[in-house]
Amino acid sequence: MVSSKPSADKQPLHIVISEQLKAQIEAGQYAPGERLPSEFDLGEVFGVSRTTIRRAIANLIQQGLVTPQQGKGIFVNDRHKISFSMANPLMPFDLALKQQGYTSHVHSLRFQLTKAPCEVVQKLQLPSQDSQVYWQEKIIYADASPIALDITYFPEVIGCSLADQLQQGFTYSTLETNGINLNAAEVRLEGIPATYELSEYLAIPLGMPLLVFNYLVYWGKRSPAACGKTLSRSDWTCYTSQIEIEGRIR
Amino acid sequence: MVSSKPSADKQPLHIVISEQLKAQIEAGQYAPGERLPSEFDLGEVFGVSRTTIRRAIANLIQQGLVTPQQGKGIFVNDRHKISFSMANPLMPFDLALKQQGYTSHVHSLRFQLTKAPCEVVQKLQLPSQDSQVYWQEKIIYADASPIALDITYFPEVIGCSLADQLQQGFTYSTLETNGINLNAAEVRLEGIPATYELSEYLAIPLGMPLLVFNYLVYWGKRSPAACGKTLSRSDWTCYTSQIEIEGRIR
DNA sequence: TAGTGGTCTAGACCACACG
DNA sequence: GTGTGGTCTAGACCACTAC
Repeated sequence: MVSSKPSADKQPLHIVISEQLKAQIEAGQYAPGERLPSEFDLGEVFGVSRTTIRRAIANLIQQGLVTPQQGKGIFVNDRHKISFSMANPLMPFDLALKQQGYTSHVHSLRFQLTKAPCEVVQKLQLPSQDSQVYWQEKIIYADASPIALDITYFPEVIGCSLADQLQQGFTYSTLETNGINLNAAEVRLEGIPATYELSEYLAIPLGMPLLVFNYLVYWGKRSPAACGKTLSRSDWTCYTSQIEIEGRIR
Repeated sequence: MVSSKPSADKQPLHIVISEQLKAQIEAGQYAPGERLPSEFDLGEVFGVSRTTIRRAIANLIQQGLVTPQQGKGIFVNDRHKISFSMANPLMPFDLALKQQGYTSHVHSLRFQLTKAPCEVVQKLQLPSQDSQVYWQEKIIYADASPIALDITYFPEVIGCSLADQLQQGFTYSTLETNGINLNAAEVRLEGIPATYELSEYLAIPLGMPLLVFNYLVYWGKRSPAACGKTLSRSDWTCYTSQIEIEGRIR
């Protein structure tokens, strides 16, 4: 039976149960990596049907607290957090990962010449609507976990001359080692829930929060070097910045 | 019956159905604000049980595409996006909202003197572990929608002297108009899924992505003026920044 | 083979909105 | 009252894991 606090009156059962399990997890009653009792057992403990238990578990999954593994059980998640600097937003991803004790590699999903989408035409200051750009999509791994999907568009000259290196390594590092010294950027950070497609790429449940780091980076005398976005698992990543303000805030 | 594409073989029914509905929504077949057919009707259309339809609908809710309203139906969401500048991260929230055509107000949930949590002691450079701080929690509205929960800690002197104004208005504006000119900040942006408690405050489903803007702001000669965090609905908000890099990126 | 989570069904009852 | 979504049940079958 559910231990019914007087205050838990109007809450649905699945919420009462998931909040109770959540409290137990946060109290360390179930340690990270540990297995929860099976759905059947939890059903008996709380005196509800398996469907209701599954609904409660779904709440925990959505909050990023546990991960189910078919045939094995439901496990409490570890906590990671890799921080990327926005004060220097062009800090190479691989360098930031290494500095924080992770091995890293990328898996290229796509690298091809294509007609530039219209917002890319504008951002990269391309001469015509029909201009071609290199379109790259790649998965970024920290240790063995996929933590981000990066989508980048390169001007044709850059993409063509660095094709091999860009497919195998990290974008910023490759550009820098080839004399393309990035010196400015416009960025935007937002959050989105994972679509089904993204959830497959990043091995997370549908709807899990992702951080979207939109970027447009320049080199030399304000020449666009690349634009795109990095969609990263928000349970693994964060962005930091220090700011000094000149004069008064308006 | 589900129209079974040959490629949709191994997908669960609820995914096939939610992806199909998603495509229809994105194609404009169901416009923003429009109502979807009832769960019962959708069940008949796709030839599945109501439970499976509800699972498919849950997928759409988690992706922020629709909102259910008890007794009325399931409605396609509108799209908003309010951007806040990180280049000037201390831009008053209310000013940013007004500039983008929204009316705004705050609802104070809590404003009280309390023993400072230990990370607040450190951030505000308080003299002792037992120091007191003002602890404020408030909801920020854009038009009539709650879009953010702000949690702020103030040093005792600031909180005490500005108690009335801080409870009624926006933090940064109040500080500025009282001669506390903010001139530096350390910030961190991350993303989290809404807990049950947060989902209640912000009127969103459990698990929806929130942007967490952690801040520590200074005034005068590096005196901490406040620290805390703003948890905002990621479907309504984003943060932008322009950056110039001196010298080479390391 | 036994135990686990994943999917799906059929049906019940409740709470809320609207006419 | 009728129709809507919200909750919950009991039970079936499948896929995967481990022994």
